[in-house]
Amino acid sequence: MSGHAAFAVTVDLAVFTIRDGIFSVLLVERGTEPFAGSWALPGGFVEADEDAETAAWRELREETGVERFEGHLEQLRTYSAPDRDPRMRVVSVAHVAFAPDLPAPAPGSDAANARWWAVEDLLDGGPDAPPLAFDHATILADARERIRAKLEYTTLAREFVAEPFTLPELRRVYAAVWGSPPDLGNFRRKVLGTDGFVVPTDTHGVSASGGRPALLYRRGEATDIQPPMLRTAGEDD
Amino acid sequence: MSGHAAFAVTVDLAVFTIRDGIFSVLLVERGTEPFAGSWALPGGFVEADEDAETAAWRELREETGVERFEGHLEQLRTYSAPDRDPRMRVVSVAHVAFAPDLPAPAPGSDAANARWWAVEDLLDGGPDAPPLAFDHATILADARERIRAKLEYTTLAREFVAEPFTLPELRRVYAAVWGSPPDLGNFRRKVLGTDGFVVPTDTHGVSASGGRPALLYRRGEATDIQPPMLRTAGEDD
DNA sequence: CTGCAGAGAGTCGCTGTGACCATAACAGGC
DNA sequence: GCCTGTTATGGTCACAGCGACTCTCTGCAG
Repeated sequence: MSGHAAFAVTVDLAVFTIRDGIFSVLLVERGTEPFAGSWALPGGFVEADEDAETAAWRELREETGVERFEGHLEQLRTYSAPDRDPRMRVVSVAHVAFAPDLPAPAPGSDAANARWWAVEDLLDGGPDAPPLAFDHATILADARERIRAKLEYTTLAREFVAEPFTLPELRRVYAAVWGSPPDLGNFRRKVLGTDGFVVPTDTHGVSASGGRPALLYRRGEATDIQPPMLRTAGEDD
Repeated sequence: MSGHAAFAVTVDLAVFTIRDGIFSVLLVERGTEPFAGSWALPGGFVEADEDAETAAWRELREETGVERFEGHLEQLRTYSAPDRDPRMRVVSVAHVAFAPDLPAPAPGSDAANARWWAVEDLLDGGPDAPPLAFDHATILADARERIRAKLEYTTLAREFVAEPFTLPELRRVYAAVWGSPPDLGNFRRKVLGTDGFVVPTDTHGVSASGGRPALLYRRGEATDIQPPMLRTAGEDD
């Protein structure tokens, strides 16, 4: 151990929500070089007295403008290729966050603009999808896979819906993230059969388009689904 | 983006192997402050021109003395508490590595000594188990849980045995990592029923203690086990 | 009151598993 | 050689969970 290199450490955030049934991620249009004008995941430098997760929560508040963020945030992985930022040696600790139906974001300090994008368009090459700055396309792909997998064996899907919610609403979360909805009956059986996934209320929602009103539920205490709920090939809705 | 803090970035390694049926991890006795004299996970600073994974491979070679490391290495997660190193602001990208029955290690440059320790003793408070430096007990606990989980749904257990290997040898990997062996017959059915987990050879091993010699296998191409092989409560062997 | 749409409840067959038991193939002692 | 202990291998059987359905219930629109 002689000398050692100095690094800048950043956090990058893949903030997901579901807007009108579409699995969406928050991007900011960069106002500064490098990659000025192109779109990127929100993020920023970790400050001297905070750890990565604290920095991620701070950036999340700053970029989304949401004071009390009622959702979930967890570390994804760290990206450290030497040339990933042309300015200097930057190591980024990527995080994944999600919450129910977040509002349109307020542009942050170094972001010229900010908006929600359909994840599928960005990753699977939608027509208007812009290329992402840095290695953010890789980060986004990893983040999507993390979430898809975690829906299988955890109760995390609950964090995408606001309380109280109906089972069909919860099913639409799975449909949006996985790309196709799980079977209606089997989904109900699995969710209701998993102790502590959801707890029923005694009130019903309202029928949006002329069907039977669904019962409302709240989040339960359980954190995993055992055995997991597997994604299947699945037909369209 | 005004000024930003400068960090040192390190990698820490939880290197696992199975020695005489015991799930073991490599620790080094620190020769320098801080924590001089106490035991820690091997690791070191990431250099200016390498990414974290490259640094991890380099440290692995340096610390174990193994030139061609025939095993697996993957990123675990990043630890970034501001006070985790009293000297300065250090962010550590922890990695997990494992390989079949590694030799006794050669002490590295800044390590006074190095040896294998039983993971269970270190984490569940064995009599001679030393406390670990920095936040390495947390890292080790996270690493063990990662490996325990990955044995369930991936074919990673193969990386703990040298080719060719027998099914009982492979089963002892699960026994060592999980703490109790999976049921003998069901284990065989699951492993042999998972296409590409192992491929049989036409030769048999030798009977160590007077039983029927087991058939030898090599690693197959499959990477996941679907559906997963679940850890059960399990009795002793 | 009739038709439609969506929620809710149940059925049937199949797959995979947990918990076993039986047999084959070796080593070593007599 | 023969017997015995030991370990690998190959089965069996009952049960839980799941995929793929069908049927019924409750709202709304005309």
